[in-house]
Amino acid sequence: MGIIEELKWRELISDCTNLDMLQERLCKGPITLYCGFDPTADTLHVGSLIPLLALRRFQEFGHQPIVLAGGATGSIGDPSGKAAERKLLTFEQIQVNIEGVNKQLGSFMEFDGVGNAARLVNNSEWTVPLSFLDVLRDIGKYFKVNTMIAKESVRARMEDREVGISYTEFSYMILQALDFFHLFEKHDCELQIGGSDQWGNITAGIDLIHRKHNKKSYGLTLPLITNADGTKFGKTESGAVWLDVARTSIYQFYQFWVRVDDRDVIRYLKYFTFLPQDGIEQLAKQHEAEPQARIAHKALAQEVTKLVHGETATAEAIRASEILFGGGLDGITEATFREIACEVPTCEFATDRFSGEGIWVPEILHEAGLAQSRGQARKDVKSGGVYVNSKRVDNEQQKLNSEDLIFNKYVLLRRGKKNYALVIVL
RNA sequence: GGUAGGAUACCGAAGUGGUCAAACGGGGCUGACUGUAAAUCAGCUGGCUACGCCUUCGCAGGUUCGAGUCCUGCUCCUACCA
Repeated sequence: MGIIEELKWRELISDCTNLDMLQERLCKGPITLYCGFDPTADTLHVGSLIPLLALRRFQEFGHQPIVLAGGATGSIGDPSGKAAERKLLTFEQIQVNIEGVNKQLGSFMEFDGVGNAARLVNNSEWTVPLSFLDVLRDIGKYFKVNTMIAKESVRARMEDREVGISYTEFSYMILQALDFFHLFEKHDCELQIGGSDQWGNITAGIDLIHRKHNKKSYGLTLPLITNADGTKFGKTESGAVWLDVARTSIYQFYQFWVRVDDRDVIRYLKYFTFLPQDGIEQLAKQHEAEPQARIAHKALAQEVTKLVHGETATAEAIRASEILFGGGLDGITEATFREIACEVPTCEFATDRFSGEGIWVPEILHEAGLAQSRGQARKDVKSGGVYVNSKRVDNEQQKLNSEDLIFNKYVLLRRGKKNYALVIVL
């Protein structure tokens, strides 16, 4: 089985400039391919995993991936899929973002020790030296405005006369085309992959290569991930799910996958893991037989968390999940508490706040970040959605004092079914 | 540049002198049922230890016992005209 069949059964092919010809080309030998990632934030999010893992899939089939950090493109802003003009990032911010993102980009592929080692490049390298006149004379001539305005990303914005599109964002596709062209010339890169919203940008590069060199190159797009309930993939109540542990803890990351909709879980196993076909089919059967065991969900969560955060950290996240969702706190050891403390959001309180009468439950809930306001916390208590140390709070007047501390030091708060916070008393 | 209309809570959208913390819908939160899923049903959805008080209806002033509602100026949008 080749890479194309692999991607096909995983349902990872959205569109291809010419699948048959690409297939033929791949039969002849390894190909060099690239995918770009614009540093719009200092960390990637779960959505970036699809193209990133696709690069790795190619590498596992012997092809050579180039990961491109979009220092230049990121400073312009891609209009694709964006309803409105975006604020430009400062160069300082882009630098910070690139440093953060590079670390992550570098951890998904083999960069040395193999014949088809991956490469990490930054498009600032060849874009910054260009002058405006260079671009207009050497590249601009190959782009017809007629074609450019027909691209979906531009057309959508032109049709919306309220927002419009700036010349800056309009030019984005030229920069991305230039990237592909450059990598084609310098590294024999013949294939660009990306999300399906990148189709227009990818074909712009292919056209440029064809016009300047009369040579063939390929584009392959990956599907946009959608949740079965129609909501946007990769979002939780507290926002996007990031790859950086400072923004999304490993426990939260693991939990995100455990809570995936039943209807999505098998699809996501194909999208986000390297489990083989028979392994996933096996999980599908188990899931169908006893969905309440959520074997597929746990496999998904474990695999993806391992991929992103490593084996040890994953084991800890699983352990914390088992403790928090496995029943009461009876017989729990202090060491276990310390384990949870690393995973769940924690909050430190001074010991004197628990002296005397103690601290009002809605107050501690609010300060621990589990409720937007004390009023909200009161409502949650009133409706029976608040637990202290795994016991439901039935009185909104309840206070916590030193007797409620576990090991003289901890209070485990819970709001709703699955939101925990650990209070550590110092 | 001229004329007409608009700006309301997370979003959409009612309200045109008191009964307005503001209808309704979406979203969100909590509960019941469950399986940390979905669907369904119920409650909540500005803040405050709260039958009350405080802050909110584009911004700044004013009229009035009383303003989301009336007046003045400003900002930003929309439509038609040029």
